[in-house]
Amino acid sequence: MDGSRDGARPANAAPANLQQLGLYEQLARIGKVVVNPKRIELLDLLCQGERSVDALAVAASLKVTTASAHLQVMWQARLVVTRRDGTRVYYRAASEEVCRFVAALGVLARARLAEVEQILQEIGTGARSTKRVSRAELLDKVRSGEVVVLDVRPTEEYQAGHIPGAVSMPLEHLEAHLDDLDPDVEVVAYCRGPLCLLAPQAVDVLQERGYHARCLEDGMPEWRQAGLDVARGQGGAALAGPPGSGDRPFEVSASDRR
Amino acid sequence: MDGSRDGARPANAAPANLQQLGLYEQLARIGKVVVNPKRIELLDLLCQGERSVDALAVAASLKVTTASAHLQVMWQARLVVTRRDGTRVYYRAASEEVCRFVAALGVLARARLAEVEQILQEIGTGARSTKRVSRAELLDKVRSGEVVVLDVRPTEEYQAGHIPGAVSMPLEHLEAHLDDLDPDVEVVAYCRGPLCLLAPQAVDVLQERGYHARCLEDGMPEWRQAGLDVARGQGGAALAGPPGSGDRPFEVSASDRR
DNA sequence: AATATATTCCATAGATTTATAGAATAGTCG
DNA sequence: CGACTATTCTATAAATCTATGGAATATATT
Repeated sequence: MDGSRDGARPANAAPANLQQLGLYEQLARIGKVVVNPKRIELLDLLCQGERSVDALAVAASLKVTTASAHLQVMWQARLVVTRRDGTRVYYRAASEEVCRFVAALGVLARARLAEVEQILQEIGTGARSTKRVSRAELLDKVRSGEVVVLDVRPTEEYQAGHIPGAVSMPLEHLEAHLDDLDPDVEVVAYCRGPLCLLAPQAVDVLQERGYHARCLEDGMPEWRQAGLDVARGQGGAALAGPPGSGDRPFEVSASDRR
Repeated sequence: MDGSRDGARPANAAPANLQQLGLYEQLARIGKVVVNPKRIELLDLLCQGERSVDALAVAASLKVTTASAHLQVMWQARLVVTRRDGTRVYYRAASEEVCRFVAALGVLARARLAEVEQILQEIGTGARSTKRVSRAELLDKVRSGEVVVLDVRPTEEYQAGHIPGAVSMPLEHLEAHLDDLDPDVEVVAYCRGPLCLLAPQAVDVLQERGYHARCLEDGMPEWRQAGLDVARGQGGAALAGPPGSGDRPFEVSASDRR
């Protein structure tokens, strides 16, 4: 169940002479993607894993046709790649560099725009005072079973790729499942990355209830970029089984339209 | 001769409620800068060092008023910072992150857009086959005086910051000054960075004439980001004197409009 | 084949952006 | 002060972008 391929998909109006553009015009083809907030949001989502068009539309509160249009723009800039499975089309970031670029945008915005820092501080202040757990530290603790790792992103993103051993616990379900957590075991939560507030918010909730909870440094994309193992699938909120198989986060490829 | 400051400069129509934008709208404020090829070009120039408005206009072949307008956009995104000296205003990149972002854009474009790689290959093929010199290697050789280092960027950029000991030799003057070069000494040329073709072209010229010439890995911005010494000023194409004083490549600051 | 679903294509009204000319500002130099 | 220079501001026409409804495609299902 997987007609994996990509490239030659939409048949939009490809600006005729793409090859004859100057260097900076080429760079602007990519810049065009990040001029629109919704496109950045979509790209950010895609850095968490692949998603179908309407899943993306829902996640970003867009009409499907609008989402599709945005995805076309991203496709023309070669930042995303698609895979068809039955009647739906799954998009994903085309390569590591895409996520690194989005991350660089985030870092820059955070460094230069006071407003961004402010937005990030408005929520999750409690967790901010707790030092974050490094990836290496987490790996150690997971091996010796000293911690419970919570993936507080939406289920879809957990399934698209998570830290081996992590439990899927979307933020909105956290309070309902508090009973399942042993108050004596340390909890480490993670989410999408430095600009995402899910994990800090989760840690806030947990700390208030007296749990020993901390956030992981960064999030899933950074974990992946660090070359660490990623597990896939496995639905619910039960303790995840043994580490799933490794995966192929990205595939490099390019081809032209039909 | 230097009323150094910045911030509160232009008094454009600041979109009223900047603070009330969502996170992704904030990121898009920065994205807006890189949607326009000329703005990317300007930003790239500014990563080489500060320049006055009309110098920038000339370098990017823009009318002054257009250049100024673009600079305003960049200023509103807080990516540039200004300094007034007499009647002219000097712009520069606001911080390291800005240059890193531009670099990330370049890396991404190169990785994903076949057209970019093609543009880069069209010129400077000869030099491509010669392995580049690492920064560490260059430092060693400079200390023991085994090499001549050529800065082949425009004079203005050399003056705004160059590798200590490097000679200013803008590409267009290279052929005329070949006599000044000792054919027995190795030559290392550098320019703006991985997307710049000045150094590869220079190396081509030199290799054709039988010189032992190579390119430095990356360019000036990367040198600076590596935390290495940067020299300033010193005009002509003579061998540069002893390393100039260190400098303050960027200053972090922000403030509001008048 | 007929129906249903997911996605893309097409057309379009409204908003935004771009380049640029001309006027206004700010600082310098006699 | 008055002439001059560098830059920014204002207004505007042309081009581009955005969201969206409705039609067209592609695939699966009955």
